[in-house]
Amino acid sequence: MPSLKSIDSDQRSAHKGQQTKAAIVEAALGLATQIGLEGLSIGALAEVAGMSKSGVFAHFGSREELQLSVVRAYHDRFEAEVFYPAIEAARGLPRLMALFNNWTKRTTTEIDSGCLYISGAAEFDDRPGPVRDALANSVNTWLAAMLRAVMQARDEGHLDADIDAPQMVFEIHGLILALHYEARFLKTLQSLTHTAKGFENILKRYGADEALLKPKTATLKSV
Amino acid sequence: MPSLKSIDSDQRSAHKGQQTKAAIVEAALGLATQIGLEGLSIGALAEVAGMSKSGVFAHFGSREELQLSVVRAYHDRFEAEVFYPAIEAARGLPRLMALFNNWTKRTTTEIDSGCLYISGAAEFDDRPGPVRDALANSVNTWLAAMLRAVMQARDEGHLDADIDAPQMVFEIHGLILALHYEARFLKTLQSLTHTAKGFENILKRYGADEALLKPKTATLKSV
DNA sequence: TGCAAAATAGAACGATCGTTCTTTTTTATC
DNA sequence: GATAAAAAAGAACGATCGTTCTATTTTGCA
Repeated sequence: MPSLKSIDSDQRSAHKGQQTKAAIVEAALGLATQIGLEGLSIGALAEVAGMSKSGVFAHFGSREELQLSVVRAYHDRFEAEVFYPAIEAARGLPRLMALFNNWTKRTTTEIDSGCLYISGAAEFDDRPGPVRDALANSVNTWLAAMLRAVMQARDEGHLDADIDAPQMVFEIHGLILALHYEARFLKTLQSLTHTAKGFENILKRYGADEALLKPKTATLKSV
Repeated sequence: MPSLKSIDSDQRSAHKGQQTKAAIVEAALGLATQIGLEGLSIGALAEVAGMSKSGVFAHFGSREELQLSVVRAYHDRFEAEVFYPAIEAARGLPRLMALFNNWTKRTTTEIDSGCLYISGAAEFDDRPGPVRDALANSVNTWLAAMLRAVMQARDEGHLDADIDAPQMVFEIHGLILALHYEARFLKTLQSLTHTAKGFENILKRYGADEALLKPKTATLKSV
């Protein structure tokens, strides 16, 4: 019973193969965030997807291509969940705060599911190849976006004029990494509070407007 | 030609088995820091150690016991390299700075070799068992030592009296994690500078004595 | 120096891995 | 509805995994 093309769920007017491939990648993403990109096996994935090993394999041609698909999917999801919503916040400090809040929120969610950028970094530390490159590119893209946000906040006069922007991004990145590490691995309960307080400390140190710092919902649109 | 017992290299008056076991653990530590505890295979280890698979295996009885031995060895080394040398620095801010400097120094070295506490955390995130417990215990022990150092620095009047000590440790931990991540995975060159500057920022924010902050070599003994 | 014990080697096991090949089923189009 | 193409399944491969068993070598002590 072929319904109207337009109400296809994910892949508009796609052939069957592309639809199931999308479903497989979805399942693979779930597995990879839990047990890592290296732990992701085609056999286990096939079982989760309710398919045969060779059926899954045929969509990618190699395990590496499967891993790359997962990284790309994670990139897209991260962008959609963290980056784009924050762009609607006003340029400058509000947007920077929105980016950080979304990042924190996502990381908090990932306390259960795991973060591919962190587990992937540990796995592909010194394992050169396309997967490592894809991971590093994604992370660098994101960190560059954060850097831009910081510089814009500075240019808008929301932060001190003489700040070291990369330094600030580095410190913010550290907060997120500590949140993930202590909350997910050590199960430390105060991690989220520490992260929020840490960000507040950083903002103050870099001269954030006290006025703009207060409102909890800084994500209000105001082009 | 059995020499004097006292000059045995590692294991004093040990039987052959214990010596070779120590050598195997040494090799395993090298492998595990590079490719992770999960990537550590007995076959690869045997090849590195110049032994047979079963010969290596017999010393541990299971792969898990091998992993535990590696974690214990890493713990000891970390303690010897980071913790104990810093204890010789004067209680308070000097000791805290020494601890951080040693930690940074070790992490910098590990840009090539990898840090077991970080890769291990990613691997054993949600994989309960003795290996995870051993890792978490070691890390918690170390973070507790840092916390003690912070509180002592506060009590000595080197930091503000009303500081949130766990919060400060969290922020410091974040710096180390960011250093490892950005230097080892992203190959960012300024990471070490960012870490040092970040620590300076934290110290200032928590009210560190400007006087005690200057000297580069704060590790001078002074019971 | 001889001898029991400890240490190491060697071979083989079942399982799982990624991958290839062939066969069957399902899909899309005329 | 027939037909060619696309998708999925099934079986098998060589390799490696952790582990077990037995045989061989090496060690420490009388």
